[in-house]
Amino acid sequence: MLDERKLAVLRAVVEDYVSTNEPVGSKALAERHNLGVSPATVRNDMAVLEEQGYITQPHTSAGRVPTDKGYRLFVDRLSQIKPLSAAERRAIETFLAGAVDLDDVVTRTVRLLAQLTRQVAVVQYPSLIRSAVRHVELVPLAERRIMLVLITNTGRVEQRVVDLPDVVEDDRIAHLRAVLNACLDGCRLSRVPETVADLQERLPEEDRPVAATILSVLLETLVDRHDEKIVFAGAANLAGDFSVGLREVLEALEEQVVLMRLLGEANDSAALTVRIGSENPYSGLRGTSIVAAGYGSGDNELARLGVLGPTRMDYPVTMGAVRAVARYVGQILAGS
Amino acid sequence: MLDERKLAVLRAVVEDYVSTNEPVGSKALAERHNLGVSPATVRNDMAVLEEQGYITQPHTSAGRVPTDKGYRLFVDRLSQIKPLSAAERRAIETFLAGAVDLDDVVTRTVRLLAQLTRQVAVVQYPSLIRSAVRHVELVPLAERRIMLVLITNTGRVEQRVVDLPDVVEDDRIAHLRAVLNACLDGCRLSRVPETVADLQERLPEEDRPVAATILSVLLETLVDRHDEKIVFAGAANLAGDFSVGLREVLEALEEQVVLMRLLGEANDSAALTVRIGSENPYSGLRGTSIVAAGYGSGDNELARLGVLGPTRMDYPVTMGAVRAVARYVGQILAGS
DNA sequence: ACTTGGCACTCGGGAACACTGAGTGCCAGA
DNA sequence: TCTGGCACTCAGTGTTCCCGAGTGCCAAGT
Repeated sequence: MLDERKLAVLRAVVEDYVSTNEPVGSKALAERHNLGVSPATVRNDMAVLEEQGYITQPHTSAGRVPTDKGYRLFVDRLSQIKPLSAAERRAIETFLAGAVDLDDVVTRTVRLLAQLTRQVAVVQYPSLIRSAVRHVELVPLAERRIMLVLITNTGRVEQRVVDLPDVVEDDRIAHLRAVLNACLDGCRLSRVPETVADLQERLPEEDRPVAATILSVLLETLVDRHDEKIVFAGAANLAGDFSVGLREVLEALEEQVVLMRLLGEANDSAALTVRIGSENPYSGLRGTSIVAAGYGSGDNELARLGVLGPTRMDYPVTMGAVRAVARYVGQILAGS
Repeated sequence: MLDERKLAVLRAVVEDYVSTNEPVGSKALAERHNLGVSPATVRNDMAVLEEQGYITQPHTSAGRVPTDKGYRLFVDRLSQIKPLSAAERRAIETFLAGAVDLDDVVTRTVRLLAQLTRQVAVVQYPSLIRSAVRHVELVPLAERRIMLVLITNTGRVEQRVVDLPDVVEDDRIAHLRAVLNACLDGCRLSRVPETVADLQERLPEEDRPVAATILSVLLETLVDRHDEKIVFAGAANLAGDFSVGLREVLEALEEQVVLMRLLGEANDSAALTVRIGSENPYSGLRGTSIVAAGYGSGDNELARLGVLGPTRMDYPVTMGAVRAVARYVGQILAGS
């Protein structure tokens, strides 16, 4: 149905359009990519490609522009992910290695990605639910008030102030802390609810009300944060590009929920996901594409990151950058 | 030099221009604001105001537009801060009261402010340096690695991983923690360096190397974070307004350092600060104004927050919103 | 001395218009 | 199946023209 040359034409159209941002005509195309055929032939091929919905013309007597379907084919079959240069890799590595805590890792990552791709970068904080408890801390603040601090093996720290039903002496708190840690240390967060239920029963009668309060806050913390935190950077890269509805995109970026879905709803693997234009779930983003990947330490995916840009983006380069950054972040998180 | 009526004309020009976004002419002005004089008179006054630099015309045969100097006079002498409605106040209060931790307070605040003013809101995290230590926690992670967690009375939590020079048993860590807390609890962060120096000398010989490592990280944490974290929201409100250089503004917003200076370099009081157009220190923001205020729990200012919008903004309303939000955030922080 | 109506002047912006040129579709010939 | 040739289309640009909002200035009125 689409012979080799027609695919080459499509590839050429995409590449030229991406680099010039102008509809590409048969003549220019035949010249720049030495296809070995005349413009007239290219025109015929283009007519076919248009009929099949891979390209379109903004108006009669203009060049052709790829459609979402055209980009899709390009990404799936006509292009190869372009690896970063050695220099870029080194720069990434040293930049990320300088991070002092989780917040810093995420902030640096999102900026890095934005700068690297010259687009909007989006990074989700590592999910709590897939990580494990490293430590639980109870800090007395006042007679009937303590602070609960939860530290995970991904370096994340959650804190909550807890108002207690009774006055509790410090050493009972200390004891409770010891018990909690004995039970929960190393426990996968997804398993915490069961473990906690067990624990509850094994406590002495007198400690139960206090423990119940604390534990309910602990559980709440886990559930609450199921809607994960997401940050973005590089919005300035959108300015000056009128092919996207700027206002709508900015609005979407500030909606955690939308962003969440964009990155891919807990996708199967850590593989690269590309959503092109109308393929993505939010109508305000009809003119934009998202390239995302999962990242994690070791084999389990912790969260996702990606970039968002006009559908007319350089997919091979962008995909290369996203993949590379995802890998490095994974390494950094594993090492800390 | 400027009689009463000329001031009234200036006020009218500002108000009309803000609400219509179009240069305002003498006729329309004389009609809408019942000044009791004819357009011709208004013209004369306008000519004077223009000569003095308070207003200007984009081109001959167009109406007048306020200059930065004109807005300045308007803000200083011709307008009153407009308080929020009771309904708005209540909405703010309940919205902010729902926050669960410091992060949440800040996030909610910045969104609230953006929505309230329909502009870009900017909020600085409460400064570490003016708060006090509530608790220091040392959590063993591995044989030669611990996590240092610092909790302040403003609810902020800082954490750092520390690599130790020696293997240290858990109970020596526990002891160190106890000593640290005894010394530092309630200590103003600005005093921590001295206190730590003292402490160092009173420790048993054997603990010194380990303690030194930990304490140096602790100090570093305080210093490092002297460049404070700042977040913004509502960038979408900028879209569609071409009077500001969108790209430049977005770039400025992503530069912590620039934002920092915009909010006012540790200004004297918690009073409202207004920076109009070219008054502000960054050339990319020539078309924008910043309304900022300090906020804090009790009497000491912890940090600043504000909004950024086109110079052509509704100053009375914006100032009212910023002032109100600053107050409420202060209250919330004091209460938690 | 200030205010007012009148009047000539300026100039941005919109409508009408023609022109140019890139790009197309189609056809006949190789 | 490819190619050159040719007529056609139409977005974008430049030109011209005109309208009207708004101004500045002046002379007359209070």
